[in-house]
Amino acid sequence: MNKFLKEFKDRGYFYQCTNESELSELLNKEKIKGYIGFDCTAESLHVGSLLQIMCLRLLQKHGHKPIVLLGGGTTRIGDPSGKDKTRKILTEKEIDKNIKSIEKILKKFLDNDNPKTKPIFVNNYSWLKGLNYISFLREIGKHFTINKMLTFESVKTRLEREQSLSYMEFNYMILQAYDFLELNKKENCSLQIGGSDQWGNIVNGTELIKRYSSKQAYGLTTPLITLASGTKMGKTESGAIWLDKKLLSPYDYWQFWRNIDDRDVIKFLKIFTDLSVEEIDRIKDENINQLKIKLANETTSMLHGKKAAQGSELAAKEAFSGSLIGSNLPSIKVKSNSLENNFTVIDLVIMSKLEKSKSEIRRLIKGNAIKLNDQIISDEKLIITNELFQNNYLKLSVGKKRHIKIELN
RNA sequence: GGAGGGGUUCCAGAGCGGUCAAAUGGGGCGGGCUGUAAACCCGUUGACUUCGGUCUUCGAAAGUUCGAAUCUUUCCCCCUCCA
Repeated sequence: MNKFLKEFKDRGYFYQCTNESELSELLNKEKIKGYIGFDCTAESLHVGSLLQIMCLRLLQKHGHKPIVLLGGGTTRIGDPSGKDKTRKILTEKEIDKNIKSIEKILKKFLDNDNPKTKPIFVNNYSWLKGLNYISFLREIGKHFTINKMLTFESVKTRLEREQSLSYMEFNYMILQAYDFLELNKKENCSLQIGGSDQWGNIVNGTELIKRYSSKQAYGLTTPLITLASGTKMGKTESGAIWLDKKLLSPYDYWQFWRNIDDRDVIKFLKIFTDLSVEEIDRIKDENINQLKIKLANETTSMLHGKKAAQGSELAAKEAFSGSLIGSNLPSIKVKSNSLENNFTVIDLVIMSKLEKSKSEIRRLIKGNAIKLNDQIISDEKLIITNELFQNNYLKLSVGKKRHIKIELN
């Protein structure tokens, strides 16, 4: 089997392939271009997209060239796959903004220096916006039958639930197939990778390419990654695990990986780090907590850099070992004059943004969850004074996991 | 087009004139145990509070009543069955 495909499988990226043996042959014969499309509905990507990003990295690692397709055009339509409702339609401005920040994130993960594997960024709006309706129908539309389109999962679920599926959304799959054709013509791109929910869309693309230009193209899908707890990767109750440090600090990102369920650790080391499969097999019986730290360090440095990873590890050590105020903890500054007028613990927690409801904070205090310099606070009316600060610093803890450094100035 | 059923707090789902900030389960949060894990146990889960209470919630609006999530009217939205 081809090396890329083998590693793709060994790492747990593989779900389905349109024609595995042929693809393997092709990959052995030449360096190809493969693309993944990213939806631009949100202002950033979260760990739910991380597997796709890892696929792009793997392409690069094996000398192939990744194409990143930013769905500037298709986001204007909205992919109905996996959605039981029409999603809200974004303004052009929002989409453009999202594209920019998503592109920035992807560049962090990819090698932009090697000219042979340097990623190509494209925005499908550039070719979709100018489509002529009549000629599009004649050239592309004739290759799609309604009979077949109606059998697609994304369409079926909508129809079964009697949720309306607009004609606009119905066309999404054709547009995505057209994207593949366009990239195949323009860039000689012969592979599309996507999540398992994209299978239908991807197959449409390879079939369109076959019918339209009698060329062979391939599709490869990845499984849906779930956490051992059963939830989807990416969303937690406290919010999405964003890849943009403006939305989620490197420390919190590190913590997400540090707190992964035991059962997921080895699986995630394989999927989300650069450690070789052999290496992971060798260390898999080491102390589970050390492995989690390794996972957190690897994933965090890949995204935010080595320094941020080390800082997070240090901050975690300081935060969880108690005692000293962690210099690496996230911090906020407080003006000393704002401590006048009976500024209480509750006000302090509000200011720290760790909680926003005063009732909630009162409840937390009753439950011994609020600590100042590791001392449990039991009086909700406690006034914050200068004396509480040690060398102008005060450590505020909410529960066992959330700590913040308050700096007086 | 005809006949019914329904919209309740994060979700599911009770309540059907006052004892309702609303049962129960899930989820979340906090505490305990531990390993910043899982499982388990306990507490908590609208906001504000001088801890006495106060204010805002049961699809939307209007009304009946001392009093409405509960009754009436109109409107909006969903679902099931028949044509």
